Amino acid sequence: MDQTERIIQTLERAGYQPTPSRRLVARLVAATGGHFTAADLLERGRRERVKIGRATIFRALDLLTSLRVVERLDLPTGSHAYVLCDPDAHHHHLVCSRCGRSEDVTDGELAGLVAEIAGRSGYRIEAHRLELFGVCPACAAKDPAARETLH
Amino acid sequence: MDQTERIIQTLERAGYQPTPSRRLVARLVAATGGHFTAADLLERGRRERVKIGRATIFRALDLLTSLRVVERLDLPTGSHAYVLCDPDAHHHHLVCSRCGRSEDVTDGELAGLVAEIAGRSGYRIEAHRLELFGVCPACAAKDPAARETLH
DNA sequence: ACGCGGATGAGACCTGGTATCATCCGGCCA
DNA sequence: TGGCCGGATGATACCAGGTCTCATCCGCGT
Repeated sequence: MDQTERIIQTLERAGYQPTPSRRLVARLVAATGGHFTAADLLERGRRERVKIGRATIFRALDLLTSLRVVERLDLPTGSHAYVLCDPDAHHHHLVCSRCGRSEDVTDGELAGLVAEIAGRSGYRIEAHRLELFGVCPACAAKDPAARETLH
Repeated sequence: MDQTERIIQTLERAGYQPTPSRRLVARLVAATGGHFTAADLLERGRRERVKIGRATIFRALDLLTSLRVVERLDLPTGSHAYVLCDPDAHHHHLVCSRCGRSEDVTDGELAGLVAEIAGRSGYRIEAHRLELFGVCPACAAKDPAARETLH
């Protein structure tokens, strides 16, 4: 199934109208391999000569974020980006710092580790976020130098 | 040893002058229990009737960040904050979402998990960040309602 | 006394995001 | 068929965090 359609179906199932703007955003989001910013979407939309407002993009992204279809990422540079991801499973993100591609990684044993930290610290932990940054196999192959750089 | 002095010594050891502005920032940073923003520092500085520019605060924070005396945190709200922390050990942050207090947590078994993810994904992982949010024991004691909130 | 480089503060600027507001559109009811 | 209503939209103003520029300042070595 097409990613775009999947996004739109998620919207509809949640009771939101699949308006043209939202369809456009869904399409733009689905068309990106990695992470993107609201400004990216705006620019690409404009390039296709489609009229869409900045606010509408942010509104659509908010909606998709609340449905967990996209998530907001904090890049090591301190700036924000969005990524398309799987709404159904708790997961974290592995982001290629060269090409921006992002993959979901399942939580795995992290849950146990979080529980242990909770026990040790006395905190009741409500949320955790793990973000991983590195070089994806494709980029490592293309750029041998990247393969050698040790953190 | 006083935290303020420790920060200043770290600056000096790295070859930076302990100027009055930097001393002020060190003092303000050391005086906060939890996380803070540049604007917080500015306001507190101004309240003490000390003349300090916004840019200078950011410059000092950049410096301290590069020395790992403070780190930048991405709160779940999407906004940024800084925390004072231990420059000597790789660690992550556990932040109380009620009072903002923050504690360093050592990496523990996370390194193993990261290595496993690297193996599975084929990525060469350069950096990772784990952030934990919850309610600290003190806040949980003060506010029984918080104790019950699940996840 | 002089000159120099680093540090400073003011303020312009940029960027990501939000709030406001008038307009628009589609569905529904008469 | 016309009219209303609520949600969605786009323009725009606004805000916060952060950066850049630039003139000034200060401490230091000569």
